Amino acid sequence: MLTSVDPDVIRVLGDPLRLQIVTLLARETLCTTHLVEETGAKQTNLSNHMKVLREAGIVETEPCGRFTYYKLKPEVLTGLSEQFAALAASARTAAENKRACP
Amino acid sequence: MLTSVDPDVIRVLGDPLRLQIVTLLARETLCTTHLVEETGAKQTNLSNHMKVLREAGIVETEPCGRFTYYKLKPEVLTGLSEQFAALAASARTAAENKRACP
DNA sequence: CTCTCACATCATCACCCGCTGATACCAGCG
DNA sequence: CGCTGGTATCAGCGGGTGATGATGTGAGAG
Repeated sequence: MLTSVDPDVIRVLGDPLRLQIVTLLARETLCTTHLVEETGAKQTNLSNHMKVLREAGIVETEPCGRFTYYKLKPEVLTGLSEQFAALAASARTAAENKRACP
Repeated sequence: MLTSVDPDVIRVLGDPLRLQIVTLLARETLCTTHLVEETGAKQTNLSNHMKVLREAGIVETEPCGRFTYYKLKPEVLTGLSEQFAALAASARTAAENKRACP
């Protein structure tokens, strides 16, 4: 299908807290404790969101002793970027493709 | 802040129906009747989503007699693409920036 | 071994949000 | 003018989802 963005990833990123998490993880690899400090959310809430992000394939987990580190999968973000770029390119030429009034 | 994606736009695009609308509008400029045919949703439902998309600055309206045409604003999609690209670039170098266990 | 800490899972609740039906509005056409 | 068709707005309902508390698990420290 032409220039269709994956709805699941977008929906997952649509949550403000999850987007904040992704933004934080784009800067450095962090574990749950750090994320609790940075976001101010409860640990159990964070764990829920991390599960969602994990199942969406946006982050990877890396156990380190008692801690669990999370890091982003850059290829997902790259894919999103390309899909939006394709949409934008298509949209630029779509202005003239005006379907006739029925 | 560094490489922060606009949460509002993402949240708006997080809805599957709205994402479908955006995908359709990326191909051609359409009016509400066309969107009703394409998506199968009710007219009032579509109108609600179009209002959301309009207020988020993602689409523009262009009245044409009794019809209302919607077209995408490509710069919004371009901005998204760039922001995700920046996030991805940052994420690629973030793997080594591992904050120490507390 | 036991205790503590980091993290995950489960169950529950409340609230937001998308869907729907009714209705109002506006533009063309007779 | 009134009538018809296209579109927007409004009120209300119901389900999905994010937040919270209690609890389970597993790894290290003592």
